[in-house]
Amino acid sequence: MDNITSVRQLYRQPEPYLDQLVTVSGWIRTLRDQKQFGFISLNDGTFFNNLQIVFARDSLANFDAIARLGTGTAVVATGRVVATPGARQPIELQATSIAVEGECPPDYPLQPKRHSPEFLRSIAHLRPRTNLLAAVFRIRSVAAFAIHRFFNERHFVYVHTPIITGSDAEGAGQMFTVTTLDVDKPARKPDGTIDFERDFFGKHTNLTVSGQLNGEAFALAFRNIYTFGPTFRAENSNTVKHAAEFWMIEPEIAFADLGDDMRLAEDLIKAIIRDVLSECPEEIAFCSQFVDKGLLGRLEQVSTSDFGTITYTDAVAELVKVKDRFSYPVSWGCDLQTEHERYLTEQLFQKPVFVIDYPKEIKAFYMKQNDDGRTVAAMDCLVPGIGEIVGGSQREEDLAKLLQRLAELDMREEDYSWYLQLRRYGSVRHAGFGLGFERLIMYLTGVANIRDVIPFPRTTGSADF
RNA sequence: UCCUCAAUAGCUCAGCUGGUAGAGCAUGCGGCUGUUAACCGCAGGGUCGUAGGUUCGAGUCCUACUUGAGGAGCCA
Repeated sequence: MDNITSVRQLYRQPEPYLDQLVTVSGWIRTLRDQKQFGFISLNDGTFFNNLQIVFARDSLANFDAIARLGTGTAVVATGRVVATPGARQPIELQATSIAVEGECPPDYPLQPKRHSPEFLRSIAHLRPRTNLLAAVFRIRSVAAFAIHRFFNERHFVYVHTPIITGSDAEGAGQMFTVTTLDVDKPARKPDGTIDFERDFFGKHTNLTVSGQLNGEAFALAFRNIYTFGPTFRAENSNTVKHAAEFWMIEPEIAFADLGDDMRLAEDLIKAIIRDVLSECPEEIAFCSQFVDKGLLGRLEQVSTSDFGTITYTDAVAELVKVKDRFSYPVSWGCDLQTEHERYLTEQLFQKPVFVIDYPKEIKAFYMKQNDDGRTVAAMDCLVPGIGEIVGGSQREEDLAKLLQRLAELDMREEDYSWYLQLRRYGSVRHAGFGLGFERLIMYLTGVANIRDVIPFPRTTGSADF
């Protein structure tokens, strides 16, 4: 492979290659032939744009064989790199030899035309060869690396929290059971219930719905940590922004309050956007042209402007002013509906906005109780087009208050014994949030359906490929 | 889980108040000295999602089911 030149190199730094012989390898996206010459648009996987290969009858022995090739064929081509100023592409390769490495028969499903996202989902193994999915998945990769770089530069410790969890009381929706019991004839107790003591782990276990509680343990040792891994929800939800398997980023910071948490979330999102804009200009340009016309302008604006902040109480007051435009009523104490969130971020602020200090009744038990006795130090970051992209809070570090909250919610203390110990031994104020990685990718690309930003999506009733 | 809509050629779709199917692209063949989702000509390709029902006759109307999509709830 040493003698293969990548299309990325040719586009990014063409000068050393001009008028030189190089060899490239890739897949034919389109082939157009005429009597004496033809053109191949070659994608080699390293770069979004295709390399145009020109081949002529008088300089290519196998001209007729090459001219018959179809979309999808894998070829290795050698030729001279030529600058083509004024043409639609800056350079092209004038081939001296083209060899077929892998044939592609005429029933190849991908055509040089626009396919529906539904059809492409049915051929998830081939769809990364399309412009849209190629853009989405390179952006996904670059964004993931940007996240690691952001935290690494700030000396956060990257923690691998468990995928299989023994606590079935995290309270974030339906969970998938993990078991080696015979599902036809599971071991049962005398009372007829399933005997999980005879299961692999000696207890009932699930796939994780959040790494947060484990993350808190590490934050109280390393101060600043983050997790970045898969998460599973068995909710039977069928929407454009829910999947059964998705990835989540969960930082946790110690000696920090809600304001520190919000600044971290804002800095993180801006850093990701900056990295993607600078490393994936071709992909963003494509998405901005074919997926969402306003994408590029919005990303540039968000990466340079400050996010808004509004308390839940003030937000409800604003929503009540325009309540006639909503189909769900608004009042203090209710959870904000999607339409409410979108009004706040798209109409009122017209940029990302943090909504903070929610009523404690609609938020999780571990959130820091504010002095007013009725709200908690929680924050949701809402972005135009998507809605909630980040949800976080300062955590309750006071053992007595946490115990009291568990009792109010009728939760069992013994299920949280190790978590409660974190408050007994050197407890400090701390905070964190969860960032849904797929929703971030949707925001970065303008793609409307979560199934099109996950390579092989798992959703209700669908786990193909 | 609830509500709504859809299913016709490999893909994207048209097919009116019921009278047994069309286009573009793709594919195959031919043409074209610079194309770029190329263009021009010809050709092949469909038991209209499945199962029932109404009718002389169903792609079209009715029922059920399957699959997909959109919205809601839940959330990331």
